[in-house]
Amino acid sequence: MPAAGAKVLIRDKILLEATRHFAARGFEGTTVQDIADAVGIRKPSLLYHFPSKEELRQAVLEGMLEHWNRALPGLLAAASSGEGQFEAVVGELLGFFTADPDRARLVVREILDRPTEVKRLLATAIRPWIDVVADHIRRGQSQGRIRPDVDPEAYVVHIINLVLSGVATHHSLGVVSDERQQRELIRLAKSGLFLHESSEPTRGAET
Amino acid sequence: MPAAGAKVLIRDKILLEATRHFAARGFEGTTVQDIADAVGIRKPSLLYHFPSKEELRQAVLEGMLEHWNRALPGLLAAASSGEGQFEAVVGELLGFFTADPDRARLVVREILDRPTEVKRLLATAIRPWIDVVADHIRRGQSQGRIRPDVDPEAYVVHIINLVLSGVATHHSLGVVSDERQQRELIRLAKSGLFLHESSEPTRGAET
DNA sequence: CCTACCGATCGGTAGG
DNA sequence: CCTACCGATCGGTAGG
Repeated sequence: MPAAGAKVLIRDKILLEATRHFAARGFEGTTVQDIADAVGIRKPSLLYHFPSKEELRQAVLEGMLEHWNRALPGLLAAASSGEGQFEAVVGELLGFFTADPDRARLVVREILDRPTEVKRLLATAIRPWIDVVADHIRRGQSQGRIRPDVDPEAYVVHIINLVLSGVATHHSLGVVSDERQQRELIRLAKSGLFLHESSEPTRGAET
Repeated sequence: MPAAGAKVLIRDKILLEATRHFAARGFEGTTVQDIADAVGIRKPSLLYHFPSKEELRQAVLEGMLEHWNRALPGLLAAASSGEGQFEAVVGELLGFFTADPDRARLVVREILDRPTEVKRLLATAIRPWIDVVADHIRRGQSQGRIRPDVDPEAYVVHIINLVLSGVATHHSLGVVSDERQQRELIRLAKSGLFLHESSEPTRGAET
């Protein structure tokens, strides 16, 4: 095997183990030694690939941000239809984080550990997408498909929170099965958004 | 300053500052020195009151658990009526954590940092209360007041999650105001639970 | 509640 | 990618 490609592999292995450890024990609760041990190299060798613990954190987070910068535009632009799009976006969100719950735990930890940095990142990189979804909701409201009492921005934040924190804490709680929890999440999100409902025609709910 | 009552006061001040720091930076991210500095004493003096950092963590958590062991029985037993009780329990939950968001952040961190311990605690101390609420929901379902498709246990877990994580992360996100976020949370929780819809006037109508 | 101090471990560097 | 090693800081103790 050519030695040229090996460097990339070890870098990825470091990122993988760093994600695992940061997610499970937090950035402060993880030592560079822990990660080096998990990778199977010495501490100074790890610090050759990532010159500081802080830069390792950044690299781990950038990997996740990259995913969403790629996935979100397509998801939100393509569909454009109400309920189908809703399923697609929430499904993608749930799928991404349940595929590796460490991602959700990492994001929740980052929100708690570095509020100011997250706030800045959110304002520039995530807020625009929240607004796009909120506008979709407002359009649905004027068309009578979506409950008029929904607060679009607040609703979107709650759903993201529900998915993120739900996945992050699920295994620590173990009250109900993954499947029941996810099914109920989608039911809750839908019943709080759409007006029509399968068996309940809402007539004269409001004056 | 009277010396007699001072010992109790300093203990409480240590607990207060420990809560603040553990909530903001995590247990591993906080040093005993940090807390001692905030209190205004030396590190060994703090360690006289709480013989180890670990015992300080336990004391902080016990204070919170005590509150709920006192409050929950009354809340759940007294009311017994559907929607009124729902408002009371969710209101108490929201009120307790919004009164001091550090509490919410502390609990979320504990769930992430110590999954096994939390699981044990949940099974013995919290699970019974979830079951009580779930049974209330099932009774409401058989009476036709509550949506038949609600998964009681999963629903309760989601609502707790929504309150806890919502409060814990709110100031780090700053997307919408506290008030809008809380109002939408209650709307979302209600619309996902009850069949009839609004028996009370919706104040502050927009449009 | 303090000063003085401990061994262990932290993130990181030198130098090959 | 390694061995050897650094100053700083960690939680905690001794002893008053």
